[in-house]
Amino acid sequence: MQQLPSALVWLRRDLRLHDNAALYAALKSSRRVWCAFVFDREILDALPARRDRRVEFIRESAVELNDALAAHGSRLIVCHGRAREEVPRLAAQLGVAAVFVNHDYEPAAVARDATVGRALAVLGIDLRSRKDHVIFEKDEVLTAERKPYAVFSAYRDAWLKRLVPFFYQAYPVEKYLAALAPMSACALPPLADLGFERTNLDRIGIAAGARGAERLLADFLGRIDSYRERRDFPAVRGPSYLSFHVRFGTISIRRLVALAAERSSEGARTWLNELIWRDFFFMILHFHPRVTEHAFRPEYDALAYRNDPEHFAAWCEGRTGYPLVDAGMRQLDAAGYMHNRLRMVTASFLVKDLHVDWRWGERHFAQQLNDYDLAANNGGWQWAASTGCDAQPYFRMFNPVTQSEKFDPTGAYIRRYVPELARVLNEHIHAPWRMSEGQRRQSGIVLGEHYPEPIVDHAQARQITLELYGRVKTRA
DNA sequence: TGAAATGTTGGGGCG
DNA sequence: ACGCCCCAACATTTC
Repeated sequence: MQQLPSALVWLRRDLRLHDNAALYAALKSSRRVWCAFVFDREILDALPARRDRRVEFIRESAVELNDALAAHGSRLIVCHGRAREEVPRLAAQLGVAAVFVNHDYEPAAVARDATVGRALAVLGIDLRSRKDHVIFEKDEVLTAERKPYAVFSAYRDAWLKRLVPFFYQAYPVEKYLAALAPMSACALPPLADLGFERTNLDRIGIAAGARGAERLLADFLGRIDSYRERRDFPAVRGPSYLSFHVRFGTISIRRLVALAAERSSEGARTWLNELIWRDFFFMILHFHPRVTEHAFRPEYDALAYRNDPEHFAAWCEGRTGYPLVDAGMRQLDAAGYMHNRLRMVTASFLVKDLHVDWRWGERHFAQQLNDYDLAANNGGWQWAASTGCDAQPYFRMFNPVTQSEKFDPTGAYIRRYVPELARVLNEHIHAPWRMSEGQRRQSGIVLGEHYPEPIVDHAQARQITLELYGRVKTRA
């Protein structure tokens, strides 16, 4: 590799030193390497509120990164401004020969990186991008006809067939840290300077940074073999809870895939499958950036949604009268997280019971989810709305009561997030409106006062959905 | 990574 | 004893 005098690593959603592709490439090819992070006003200004767990998480992870770099005599350079301007400015100021980044597949990020690349080129500086966020990207897994897959299971088989340890080998960044540029202490902007306030991050037990990720991973490794049996029950500690960290790269995807692939249990296999879904949706977004605005299956852009703002507000605020749905939405509000089973149930409910455009729900999740990721969120919503790639058939509809009985049989999850139903018996907690007058008195519930009546009748809503989607289908 | 509607079967109550 | 009916339980089809 051609030796460069110096380079800058621009960290974005890869807030770690360990097994970081761009950092590794920079360290290996350059004599002096700086690391920087930009709090990008273009992104911050688009956030819905001045309290945002993600901003706080990023800042705390940056503090940890700064400490880790300090241990090697360097520091994290933290800028605050428009990334399009800050990065070229910083690169010029440092006089580096190249800027290293990891590929970001979101259309807006692709456009931003192209702008930065052009600005750098004018300065005679190279922008070099590496694959880091996924195992196989873009066109690395294609059908026999060299076309992108449109069906997940076929994609997964091809993905697994390609997978050899080479693809999840960690980049040995640690061996090359001597190339980090010496730096003296520099201040990280406080949250307030970024225009944000503290959130409940630590109160809900979320630890940022690589150390936070390691703690979750260690805990999950004790449970991974039973992931398959436990993952569907929101009251049970089944999932890894690593999504926040995966989103911001405080842990590397290769690390996780290595752990899953080299374990033979059904639990590990099932979990690996989820990681493959992630690659799948990044791939879809790469080939079909229009999905950010449109249904993957264009004919479904014609769906005549009802889009009742009252219904949408009730859904957002967890007062639909369907306890499991409300519990999910309130967990989202309280913690910025929702169990995956609930993401499917609440998404299905918004689209197929309330007949609200999936994009409304997608936007709400984007604003609320700590682990929000455009590719996965869009893919998940289009799957649930039956408008997507390899989506569930539109007549496959969740019954919010049946789902509740199956996956929260004792109502433990419901009671945690919908405390007004705490005293309702197990047999009624999934559908409290079916209680008799006496039973309502006994559980201290007046429907419509303490807890809402169901805002729609599921059986009726189901018929409407069949009619709504059927209309599209016959036209196509 | 559903659920509802419809069809089939077989055991038991009962005339 | 026998056939009829009811209806769970399970299977299949349909949305």
